Amino acid sequence: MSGQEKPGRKPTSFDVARRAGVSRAAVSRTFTPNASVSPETREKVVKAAKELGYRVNYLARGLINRRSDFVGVVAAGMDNPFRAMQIEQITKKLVRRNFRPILLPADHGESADHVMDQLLHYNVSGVLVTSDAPPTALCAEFAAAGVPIVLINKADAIPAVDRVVCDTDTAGRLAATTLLEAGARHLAVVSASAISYTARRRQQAFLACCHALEADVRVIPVAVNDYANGLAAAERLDGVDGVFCVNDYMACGLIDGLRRRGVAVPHSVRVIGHDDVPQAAWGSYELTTMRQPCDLQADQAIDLLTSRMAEPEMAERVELTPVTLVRRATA
Amino acid sequence: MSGQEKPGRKPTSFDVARRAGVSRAAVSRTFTPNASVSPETREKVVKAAKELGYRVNYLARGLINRRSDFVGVVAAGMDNPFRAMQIEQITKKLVRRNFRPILLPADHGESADHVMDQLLHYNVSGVLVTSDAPPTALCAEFAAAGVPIVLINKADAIPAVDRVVCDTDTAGRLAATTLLEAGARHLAVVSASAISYTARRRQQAFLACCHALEADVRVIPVAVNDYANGLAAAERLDGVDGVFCVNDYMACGLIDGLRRRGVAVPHSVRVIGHDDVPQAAWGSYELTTMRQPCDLQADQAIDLLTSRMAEPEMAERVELTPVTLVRRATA
DNA sequence: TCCTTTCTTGCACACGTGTACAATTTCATG
DNA sequence: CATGAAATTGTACACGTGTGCAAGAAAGGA
Repeated sequence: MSGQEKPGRKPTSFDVARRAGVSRAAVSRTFTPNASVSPETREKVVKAAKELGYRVNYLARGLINRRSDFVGVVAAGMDNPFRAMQIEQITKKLVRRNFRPILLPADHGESADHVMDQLLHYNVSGVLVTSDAPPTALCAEFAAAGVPIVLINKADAIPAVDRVVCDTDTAGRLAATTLLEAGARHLAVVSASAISYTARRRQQAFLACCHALEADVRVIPVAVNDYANGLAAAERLDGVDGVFCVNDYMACGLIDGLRRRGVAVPHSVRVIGHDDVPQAAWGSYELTTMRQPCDLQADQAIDLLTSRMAEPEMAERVELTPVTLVRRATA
Repeated sequence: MSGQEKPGRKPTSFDVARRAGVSRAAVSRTFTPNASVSPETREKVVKAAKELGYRVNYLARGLINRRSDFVGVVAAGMDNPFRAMQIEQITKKLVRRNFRPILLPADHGESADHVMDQLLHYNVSGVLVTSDAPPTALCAEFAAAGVPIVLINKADAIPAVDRVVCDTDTAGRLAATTLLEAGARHLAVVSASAISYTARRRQQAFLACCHALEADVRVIPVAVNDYANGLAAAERLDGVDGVFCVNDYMACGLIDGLRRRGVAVPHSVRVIGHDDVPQAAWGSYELTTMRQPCDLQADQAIDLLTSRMAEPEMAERVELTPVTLVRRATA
């Protein structure tokens, strides 16, 4: 219409300023929180901006602020339904707080390095890591570069790196006592403790509790905490009548494996899982499990992130996510 | 060490140039594909960059190129395992092609507008939409702004908006014939056809095939295609001995509902689903279903995206994703 | 009316990069 | 050696924005 602005280009603050009859600074201030603009000016600017379809270029804003609205979300193992829930909660809450989540799937340990490295090119506001194998060196590099970083359910204690960890002690203890209460006398824990921090910790707490109560218990190690390994583990449970699977995903496999062998659950073998994924409540499983509230956990993680953005020099913190027992049919 | 660069700041191409004893343009060219730099210069620059821990600022690059590496991924209903698979595949493949996926969960129709609108601030390279309710007006606005946009399994035909759609005709036909072959004579389709395009199309194809074969068939409408509605739908199947659920997520609920009522599957009622989610292969379900290859689908979508980035003025295209029958125990 | 205080506004610089253009160097060829 | 072509390099501008600073306007008090 006006023909002033260059044709195939998106309108800039210059275009809006000219149309509104004000300076470009006034436009910038209109769209910057806590900036000083008179109501009349603001109104003129907003009107012109709407007419032109103007949007602030956040790339340019991020350039000058030396900080973008992006938050890296490093995740792996999305076949596990719990991970899917986690990612949904995290991204929803980030968006609600006006961050933009960059989702980085990092399944193969090698690629995790490469992929996380990319984040350093974007001046991200922070990073959330739920991957099982966060490269410690790289995490430290982020922290050193002043990028807030929060690990969820991970082990490594790194200076200036905050963590959110689910209450593994309570989980292990509740699992043991619940199985015993249900009448089990020969317990087992199925766990890939070599690769997963929380699996290792839950296993340790479970064993400690069993020993304290002088209960018979053994460890069934698996390679990965997934359905297939749970299914296979059912073949190795002779003489066991109570099983703690370190996550529900694997517990579903275990139950299916037991049923295939004709073993009655919970009559012959009691099973307890962890996470309370949707499938745990499904009619075919009715799995007794430990609810890990991943919506609360997401809030905790983002709170840690934002508080460190405000005070980068803080000492690192560890936040504990509470677990609660969900009684269903399998124990 | 050198003390030249400002302290607490990340090194810039200036710092690298000074240290390498070259111009800043040489640094830029070193990190720009297809730019002309001599091997010696490149080596000096790379060395200096490594020593300083320099990373190209992609925000600045995106500013001058008028295009960022970001691709918006709008998704909803991540409780459905198929959606989780989809998102995993899409983000993995995007990252592999050097894009950065911005994941935007858009469950409530109202928020989808707001959330997608945000993308226009980032000069994204493109947008992938798997949400059930993509705001048509907004999609058109993206296309008008020259942002490539691809809808996955969505209805609306919009100028310059490409689409990937799973082969609903084959799916519906295969579902009907497979149920009939398995001995079913009184068919039903369970579907929330009001809110989901693919559900509606699959239902139509299923009904058309049934009518062509003069088979008895009825429609069981539900509000949402999820587990809970599948579970409830099992109460409304009197006289039915063959059911097509428009997705596996709901089929799992339906089977659990039938079992709860003591109905034998597949002896009394045959069930067929769609998507081939991991749970369909689980021992408790053994669900016969239609595999929707979401890895291939992701490739198709990204191919459409990149080809339109190269040629923005193309007429809109529709790519068909093939489905294949996976025979298991329920039909 | 005059002075002081508070608000608002515009100018100009900075953020970190890509690239057109011209200047320079390299190199093969006659 | 002369010459033209090709490759490399540096200068300078552009991308679109936030904000310090000083100047001006408005408001309030004596």
